[in-house]
Amino acid sequence: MTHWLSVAVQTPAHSAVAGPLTYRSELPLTPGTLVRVPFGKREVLGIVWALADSPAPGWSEESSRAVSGALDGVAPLTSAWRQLVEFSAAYYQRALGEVALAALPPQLRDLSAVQLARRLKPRPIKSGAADADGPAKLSDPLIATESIALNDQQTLALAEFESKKGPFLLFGATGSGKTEVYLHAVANLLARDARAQALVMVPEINLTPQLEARFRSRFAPLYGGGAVVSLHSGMTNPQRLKSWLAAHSGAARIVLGTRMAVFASMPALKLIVVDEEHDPSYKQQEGARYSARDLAVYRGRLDGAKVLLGSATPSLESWHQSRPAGAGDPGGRYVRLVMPGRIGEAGFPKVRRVDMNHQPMKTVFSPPLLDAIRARIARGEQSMVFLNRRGYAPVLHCADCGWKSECPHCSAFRVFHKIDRTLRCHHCGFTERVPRACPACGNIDIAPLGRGTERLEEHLAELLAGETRPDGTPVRIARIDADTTRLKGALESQLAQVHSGEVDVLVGTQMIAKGHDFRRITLVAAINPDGALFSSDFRAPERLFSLLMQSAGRAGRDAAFITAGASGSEMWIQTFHPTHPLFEALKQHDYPAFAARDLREREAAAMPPFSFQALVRAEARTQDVAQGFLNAASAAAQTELAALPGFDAVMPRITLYGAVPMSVQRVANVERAQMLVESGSRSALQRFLAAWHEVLRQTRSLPAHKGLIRWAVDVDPLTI
DNA sequence: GACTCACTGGTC
DNA sequence: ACCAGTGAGTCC
Repeated sequence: MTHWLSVAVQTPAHSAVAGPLTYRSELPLTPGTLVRVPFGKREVLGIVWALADSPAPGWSEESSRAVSGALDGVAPLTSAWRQLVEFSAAYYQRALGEVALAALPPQLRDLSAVQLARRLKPRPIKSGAADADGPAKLSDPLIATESIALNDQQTLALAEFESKKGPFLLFGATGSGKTEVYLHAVANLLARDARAQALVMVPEINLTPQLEARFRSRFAPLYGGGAVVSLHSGMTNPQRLKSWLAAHSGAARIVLGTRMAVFASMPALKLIVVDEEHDPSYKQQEGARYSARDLAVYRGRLDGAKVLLGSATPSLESWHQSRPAGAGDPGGRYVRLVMPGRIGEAGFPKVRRVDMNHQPMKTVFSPPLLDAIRARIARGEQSMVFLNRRGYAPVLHCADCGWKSECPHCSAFRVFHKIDRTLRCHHCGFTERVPRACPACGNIDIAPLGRGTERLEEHLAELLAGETRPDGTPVRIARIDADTTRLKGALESQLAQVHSGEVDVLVGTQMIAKGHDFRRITLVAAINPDGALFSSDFRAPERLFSLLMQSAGRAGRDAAFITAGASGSEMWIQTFHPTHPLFEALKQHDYPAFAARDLREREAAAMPPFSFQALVRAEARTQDVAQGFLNAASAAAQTELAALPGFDAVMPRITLYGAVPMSVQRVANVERAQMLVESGSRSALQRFLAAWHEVLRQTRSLPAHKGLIRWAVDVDPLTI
């Protein structure tokens, strides 16, 4: 008997085949089944999305093509998983098939049914080799099976978590023991329900190894080594497939991963933890631009899983959403759990502001900060200095003719990297040797302008030359940024050097402020954080506050390393605006004060979370074509959509701004423009975007916009 | 989005 | 003759 199946395959939303395609099948395959189908001249992976009654409109029984085969051995994806994908595709304005196929491990796309069957077979264990997946031995001294007893605030937070439905926002200071609460929540769930699975997400790949170690040591002894798996883009394709299959089959009880893990197939999902929920890394920045944190909350509802977001500096969206009810305000949808205190005796570091208005012109390290660093070197303590700019200098400049090291392909300067004497474009990757003389006028006196971490390290080495450690050996300075950690394993080995005390002063970008626990550091300094105070990006202060709080949290986590007679750990801020409220709030370690003030400003300016935004971006060879397309699509929206049923209520709630060049308007010789769409109503914005999609497609096909390379929508953008 | 194919201009 | 690069068209 012939059956008709609606199958999702990887096709983009702006093509003619945006939705699922209809295929013939001799077997009645259930929705969610993975299949291989002929697609043009290729055979591709597809997912049976629904049963259909007949061929697609305009297609006959003969012209339709038949499913090549099903990937039996892999259970069909659940209805909840398909609903999550469907929602994501609709909400973020992408094709269903694109989101669905991108959510699967890449290797699943390449393998034939036979190859997959081979992968699914349990492989023989090599004799002599350790069985990495078997239950760990309880006698293993490295494995601590006992869970750590919770303190009062952790116990209270966990009790409220267990007794309510959520979603929850766990607001806990750095060092308040959030991870231990996650571990207990997972342990309770797994003990209570023999099938239940938990998903734990972290923002960055760098943070997965230590998290995995912690979860593995706690849960492998109880549930076996295979019970904990990771999912992130740093894994090889075979590793990813293996983890994915373990999660999909239910064998893995705990999945740890980055944002992509939000789409992991977990048939018995009962708990989702999103650690550092404020982190911008949760927002995908290409393809389907989803927010894994927001999808986690939605997925919790679909799967009947509890959702626990955690942060010391929550996103203002989540903070606002967890506000308690007040006069005339029903309150937010999230339950706020608060853990204000820090574990241990160390306490919070003292925040010290240096008024740079009172320092000599062009001071990089103010004398009081230098003295404080010197004192720590003398005591054998570590300091950490960070600057949000890598390389030696952001620009090379000719004082004679005014030439600057512009990238020939982008509207940006190439950064001077002294170590290999190159000029590198951080946008397109274009790299050249540093010219001996000015390429424009031949002047040999070309000089670096501004400074990055590389130059900061060099400068600091000069300033601290001659300083000695307590044992009389010279001071040691190290740098950690994307340039020094390019090689695999480099970050780990550099962190290990810091941990073992081989480094006295650590220089780096914000990557050193995230997550890594430097127990011996008693001084953290932000060299030049002012840029974010008056940025055109309304989220810049939020990011700065979070970064500074996290950095402060790096200092003095272990009181044992604060030597006798020392003043305790300190966070130093060099600023021209020492009385800025952001720094006042930081000094008091008062996130709620910062959040209240920033939320008031956002509300007054009708910005998120009090309004909802989307961006349409367009790329073309010329700025005119890119902007022309956007403005034409905007005009068409006003005329065409207003006539749609129900849109008389939608259109007045939508604000369409004019097309503008993006902040870096040209990258790799492609001009980029964008247009902002805003609404006070999320559903109005959603309805508008869904309908506008077709208008954008039609506008694109007009001869006037022939030069357009591509366009895409970014819903809930992080930067505009 | 991934792929094919036709066409381009450059080089040996 | 042989390519890399590119733009247009196709995909139930």
